[in-house]
Amino acid sequence: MASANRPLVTGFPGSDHDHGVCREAVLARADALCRSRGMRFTRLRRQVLELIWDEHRPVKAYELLERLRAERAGAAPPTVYRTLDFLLQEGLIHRVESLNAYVGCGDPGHLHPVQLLVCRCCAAVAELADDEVARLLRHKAGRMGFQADSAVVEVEGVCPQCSS
Amino acid sequence: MASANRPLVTGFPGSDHDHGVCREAVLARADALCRSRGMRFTRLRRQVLELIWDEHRPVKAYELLERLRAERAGAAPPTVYRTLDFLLQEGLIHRVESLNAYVGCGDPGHLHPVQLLVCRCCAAVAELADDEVARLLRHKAGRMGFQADSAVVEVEGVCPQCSS
DNA sequence: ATGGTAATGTTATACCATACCAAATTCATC
DNA sequence: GATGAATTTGGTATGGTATAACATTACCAT
Ligand SMILES: [Zn+2]
Ligand SMILES: [Zn+2]
Ligand SMILES: [Zn+2]
Ligand SMILES: [Zn+2]
Repeated sequence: MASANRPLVTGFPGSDHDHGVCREAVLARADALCRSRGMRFTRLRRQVLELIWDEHRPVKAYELLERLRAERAGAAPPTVYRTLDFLLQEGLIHRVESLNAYVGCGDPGHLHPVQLLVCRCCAAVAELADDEVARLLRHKAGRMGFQADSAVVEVEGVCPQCSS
Repeated sequence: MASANRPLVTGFPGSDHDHGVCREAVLARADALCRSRGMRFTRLRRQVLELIWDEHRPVKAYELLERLRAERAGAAPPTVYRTLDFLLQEGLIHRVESLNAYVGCGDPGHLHPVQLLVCRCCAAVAELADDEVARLLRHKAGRMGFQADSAVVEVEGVCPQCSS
């Protein structure tokens, strides 16, 4: 079982990536995190997070809705969006602004700057979570008199799998 | 008249900012740029760019549509979106992903990385256009085997006016 | 004038997200 | 175990963002 203090998934999943294991680890961590914060990791929330991790790729809200309906007939847009809001709040997923989509966080529980690498071939996403980038951005913003709170950073390009 | 080789608007407009002058300068530059590239800076395209620069702030497409209808009764969503696409293509405006809005480029004609500083109080936007940030991001991405092409960088925080 | 290309008009529709109120579930307290 | 407050979920409606598809017009070169 994965340590609670180590990132679970970083970088692009290679050929050796066992996504079944990855998925279970991330769900177990989510459960533990919610418990420790006194939040409820309900059946619905688990179902949605499972669906998001089904493919290790960003998922759109309505795609999620469609798949959720297999398990929950009455699901409607608010069902999904409310749950996404919860998962975002708890840092279990990230929103990809440039795709209007949502992706599982590979390192939930650790506060980290979010910089996403989005492959324009296969749509795979990896997280940089780089403090140096965050610091530089904050510094440069500060030089313009701007007090930076947070940042949306999404790099578009080609992932290792697709470039080979 | 502004030189064609100098950025027109950088940073947040201060109290000394004469936006009438700013607006005219940016429109004249747009006209010259389109001419030099063999593109047509039509009446519609000028109208839309004027509307975008009316407030030196990001504008939403449907807000733009509403205002455009004062001058062009039959305007519909495609009228606006097509024109926005053109202006984006020519580098005359930038899209703000985190707001679903569009903002005039303060330095059209110079290819530059786009990093936007978005004030969460007054919604004012400034451009960093910082090569060092772009390089660092590209470098860090490269270390994960990712070949970076472009990036969406939007910093949220408080602008100088609002923090004082 | 004529024909080709680019731009705009027009209608319809797809896609993304939230407001609002009702019903059910959970949890602490009695 | 019953009671009531608070959270979560159900369900309907609507608002907001963006594009598809095709008709028409304006522009430009021959
Ligand atoms: Zn995985
Ligand atoms: Zn993360
Ligand atoms: Zn101005
Ligand atoms: Zn710019």
